[in-house]
Amino acid sequence: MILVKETSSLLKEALVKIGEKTGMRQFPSPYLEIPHETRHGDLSTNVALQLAKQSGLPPLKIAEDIVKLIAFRSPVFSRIEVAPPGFINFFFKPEIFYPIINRIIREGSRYGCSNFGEGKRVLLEFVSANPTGPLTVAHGRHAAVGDAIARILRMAGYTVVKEYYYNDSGRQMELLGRSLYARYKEASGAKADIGEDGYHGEYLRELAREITNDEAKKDIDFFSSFAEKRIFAGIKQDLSEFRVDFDSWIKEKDLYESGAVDRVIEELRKAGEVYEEEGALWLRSSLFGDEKDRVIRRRNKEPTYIAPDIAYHHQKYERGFDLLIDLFGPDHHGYSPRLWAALTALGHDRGKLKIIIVQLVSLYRGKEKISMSTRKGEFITLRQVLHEVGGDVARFFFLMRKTDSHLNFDIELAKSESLENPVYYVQYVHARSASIMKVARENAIAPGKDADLSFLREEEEIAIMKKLAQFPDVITGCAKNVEPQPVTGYLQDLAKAFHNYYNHFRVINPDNQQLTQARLRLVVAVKTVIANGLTLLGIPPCEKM
RNA sequence: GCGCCUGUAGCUCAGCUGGAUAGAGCAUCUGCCUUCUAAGCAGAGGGUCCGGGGUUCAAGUCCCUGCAGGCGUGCCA
Repeated sequence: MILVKETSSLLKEALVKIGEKTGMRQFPSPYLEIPHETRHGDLSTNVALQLAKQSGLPPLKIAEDIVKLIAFRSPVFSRIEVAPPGFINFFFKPEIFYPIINRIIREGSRYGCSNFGEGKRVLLEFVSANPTGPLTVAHGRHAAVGDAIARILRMAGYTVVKEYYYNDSGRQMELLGRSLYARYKEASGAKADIGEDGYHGEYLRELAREITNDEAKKDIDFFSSFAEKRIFAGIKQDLSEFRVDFDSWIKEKDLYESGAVDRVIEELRKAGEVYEEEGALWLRSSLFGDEKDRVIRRRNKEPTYIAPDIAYHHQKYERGFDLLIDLFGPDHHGYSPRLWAALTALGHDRGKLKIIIVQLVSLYRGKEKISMSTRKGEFITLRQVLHEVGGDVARFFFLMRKTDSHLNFDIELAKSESLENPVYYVQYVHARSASIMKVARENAIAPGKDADLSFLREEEEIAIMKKLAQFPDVITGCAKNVEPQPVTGYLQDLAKAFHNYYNHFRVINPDNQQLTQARLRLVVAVKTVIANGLTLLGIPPCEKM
């Protein structure tokens, strides 16, 4: 919200003066909040309540003293009132919100950008699904969240690299190859023996049909790499359909081949953070906040899966980023302490690595829950959902809940092109605005730069302007918490304010050119902010519905 | 057993460092289309914020405790 700083410094000055008079030395830094209710003003503070105890004065008296000190210091307030039990409520004059409209139109797609991140470099790793099967709906949420976070951080002044890390080696790939081989044999009549740990999904059956008899004479390695290539191509295609792209792809195999895994184990050994026991190599992770020590190299000398992961994150640190962000599934949340432990043991600052848990997605068709089991290979793929509900709607739904909250995704609701669907509600504002602009053009009216905005006096208009002014703060808030969800809520709020306005007032009014001009400016500003918000979520705004 | 998360309206969820009469959408009911897109708007009803203690001028929010649900706790990834 604009003018928070100004109000805050006025408040601080007043507090200092009061401190001189009463001998109070310490006061809480004045916290201003935007009240829920408009009758409590545009900004509100509770400092007087906080000061009451240490000063021994009644809070109302303190509040009144503060108000007396600042009431006439600034021309921006229409009034400042004291409300029991001791709140101070600030009301701004409507005209101070006018400049925001011109600013939005001037800045266009840059409105909302800030230097909050001070150009810090962020490495954001997400999705990172292994090429053992098609992307699931859960991966879809990771993709939507990761991509939105990247966009938000960039808007807030960070430099972001989006990275995808995948395991293309070892036991997992061998199992994949064996599973595919079993499916191939099955196609020629044999019984498929995939085993407990194998991959049971239908997709391998389909892949098996594409293998020629000639190729099948080859070994398991052939089947592994065939499956990997085909599945990974499918993953990339799904991501591109979802319009989520990555700047960088890291393969686990490379970490082995470059010696990075051995090197990092050696480093830990030199640092004295590992020990041998029962033939295995253990990391002293319990010294660094983990519940227990962890094996990083098995008795058979094979590294455990954490070893390449340590090497990978070690490299992330050495690549010189200011902040590392990992998006994990909930099944990995017990994994973060040991990763942090390993990195701390290597002398890295664990505070630089932020791990975000992206909670599970449950699919519904109306009331009916769709049961899924990745292990049995029964799941709805991301592709199926994209084809059924469309990428834009899916993105919005994936981002509607807080990242670390469980998400219920109702496919019926997502498909419905009705008032129940929040995506259309927001898009509708953009389309409506575009439509108004079109009619204005047809009537040869343009939203002139010199429009006199003081014609915007309706309560609804002021409310929209206040909402528009909040957008940059919403973005920095999201960046600070690394959480895209508030953007969806903001867009819905702004959309509501606009639809309400639209239904009560006519923008284009041939009898009043000046009013029309001013209102058109407001509409352009709303359209711009809706577009910027949707773009942050990776959803293209539409001109027409 | 230990650790983490969740519990707010019939349903799905917001609720920012503790603040004012706990909010929104959907669902239900009632109104609004000769006017820039009705995929819209306005209004109404609907609550033991899981229970119980505590801290505070003030608790959905913080502390303790109990209950319910989910997850984690591999020389699997």
